[in-house]
Order: sequence, then C-alpha cells, then structure tokens
Amino acid sequence: MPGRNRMGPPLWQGRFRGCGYRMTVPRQAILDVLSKTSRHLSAEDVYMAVHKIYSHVGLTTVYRTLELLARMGLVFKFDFGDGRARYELSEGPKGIGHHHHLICTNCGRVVDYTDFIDKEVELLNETEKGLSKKYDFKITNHLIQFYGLCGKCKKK
Amino acid sequence: MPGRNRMGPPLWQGRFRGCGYRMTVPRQAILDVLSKTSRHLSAEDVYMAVHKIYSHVGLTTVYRTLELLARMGLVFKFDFGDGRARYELSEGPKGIGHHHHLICTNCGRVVDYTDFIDKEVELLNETEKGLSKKYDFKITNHLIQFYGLCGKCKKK
DNA sequence: ATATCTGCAAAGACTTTGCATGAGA
DNA sequence: TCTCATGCAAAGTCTTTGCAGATAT
Repeated sequence: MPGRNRMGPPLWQGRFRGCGYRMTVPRQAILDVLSKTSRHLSAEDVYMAVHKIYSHVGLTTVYRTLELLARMGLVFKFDFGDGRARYELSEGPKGIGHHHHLICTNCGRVVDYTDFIDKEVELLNETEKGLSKKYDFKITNHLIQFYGLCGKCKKK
Repeated sequence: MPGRNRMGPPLWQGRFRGCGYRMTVPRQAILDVLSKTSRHLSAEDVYMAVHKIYSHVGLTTVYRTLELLARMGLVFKFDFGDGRARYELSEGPKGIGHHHHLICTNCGRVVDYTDFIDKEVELLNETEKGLSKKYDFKITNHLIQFYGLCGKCKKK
C-alpha cells in the first residue's frame, strides 16, 4: 500500500470546476506525480508512476489528462527530439522552477539550467510585449532550448 | 518537364564528401526544395515537392535525407506541437533568414518573426558562452518559441 | 439525475527498418 | 569495383478515437 492516499489539498479543484471539468482520482493522481517529480516525464512515465498506486488508471486517461492540463495551462509540453512528448508542471514563466533546456543532439541528454534565466526572462518579457502588439497575440508561455554536444559526445 | 534540371552549383557537394557521404539526385533535389521555399516544411511537404520533379524519389529517402542533413547541421528540425516535424535550412544562428517563432496553441498558426532577433541573439550568445563553460557543452544552435493565442483565437 | 470521465481495444499518424537493387566516386 | 544510397513494403512507436460502463456534483 504505497502511501500518499491522503492526497494533498485540492488546490486545483477550483481551477477545474471553474472550467467545467471535474476533479477525479486519476486527475489528482497525475497532478500528484507531476508535482512530486523533478521533471521531464513522458506520458508513459506518468502512466507508470500513477499505475503503481492506482493500477486501474489507463494510459489513455493519462494522455487525455495531460492534454487537458496543457490546454488549461497547468502543464507545459516539451519536445526534446526523441519522438515522445515530455510534460512538466508549468509554474508560470516567472514561477519557481522555471528553467530552460540544454539538449545534446547526439545522446539526447537534457540539462535544466536556471543560471541565466533572469536576464533571459527580462529580455523575453520585453520581446513578448513587442510581439503581442505587433502580431496581435496573447502570449502565455515561451520555450528556450539550446542544442549541441555534451561533454561525452564532444570527445567522440 | 518542370525546369530547374540544371541544378544550382553543387555548393553542398564538398560538405557531403567531406563527411564520407555522396551527393545524389534525391539529396540535391531535397536541398533544392528547402532552399527555395520560405519555410516550415514537413517531411511530407518536401516529399511532395520533390516528387513533382523526380517522381521516383520515395518518402523514405526524404526522411533519411532530412535526418542526415539535420545531423550534418545543414537543416534544423522543429516541433510546433502538431505531431509532425518541420524542417528548415539552418543558415546558422547569425545567418540571413534566422528567425524565431510565435505559435498559436489553439489553431497552430505559426508566425516567423525577425524583428527582435538582434537583441535576443546577442543575449543568447552571452548565455551560450556561459552555458558552454559551465555544462561543458558545444552549443551549435538554439530554439526560441513563444506560445499563445493569435488574434482570431483570442476572440473566441 | 445527468453530463462528464474512464478503460479497453482498435485505429490513426508519423517515422523507421529490412533487404535486394541501383548508383556515385 | 565497392561502398553507399534508394525504393518498396512492412513494422514500430507514440498518440488518438469509439463506445459502453462508471463517476462526480
């Protein structure tokens, strides 16, 4: 009996109901997994983690929920080029935990960095403002990724 | 007989041979298509364009060539979240034609912008330097995308 | 009570692989 | 000539869809 049946405060419940959606056990479990892991989970990863505790929850529901969460803006969907999508709780561009990625194009290793975020985000906000106006977009998020070779792959 | 049989100067030939690869008709044709279009081609798009002129070239070859070009750094592969990869000739982060993207998360519309590139690239170069050193990466490219709702989708 | 949600199985979409033939250097 | 490249068909992966039964409010 893996612990944590006492699911955390239903922080998201209001958000769900406000959109006309229902808070269910699978959804709560998926949010739970996402909020407890460090990052970069694929749908399958989430499925396996949820499945350990609620073995009846299916992969389909995981996909559907992740898509829903992404549409609601609670989750951000990434592509690291390996053919499967990754998901992370999006704590907002300025929230704690926001980071950008450094991706090795050879071995697929992904490094999260937060070191240079401040200056980047500052410029991005400026850019966002300009873009919003010029192209009539309501910008809600951004993605920054650097591609290259990691230390190991460089040597080869 | 659609024109352009006189394929442009084999600018890329040397690059290919240097890597031990051969310059072939399909590869030349694919580079040709990529260099003549404005942007954002999927593998299928490239296939159809090439197919018009060289009807014997198969989709498999297009995939294989695009992957090869991406590995060689001649082409950059994008993901706009619609489940199919897009390819563009990469003229280097500083080259003419370099741009970033603005993507509507509702309808999938993609806007290329070049307006704010200069300042962005400047900061990115700085960041790249810091990241390269700290994480021992050889950075070759970057990706910047803004997500949000376009004018039409905002109204709904 | 009823509109939403879920699980299962099946379908769908894009991409990759196997292998014999064909082509570049 | 001897690899490397190609095309076709088949397989693989991740993701989405259809639908009857279950569930939240």
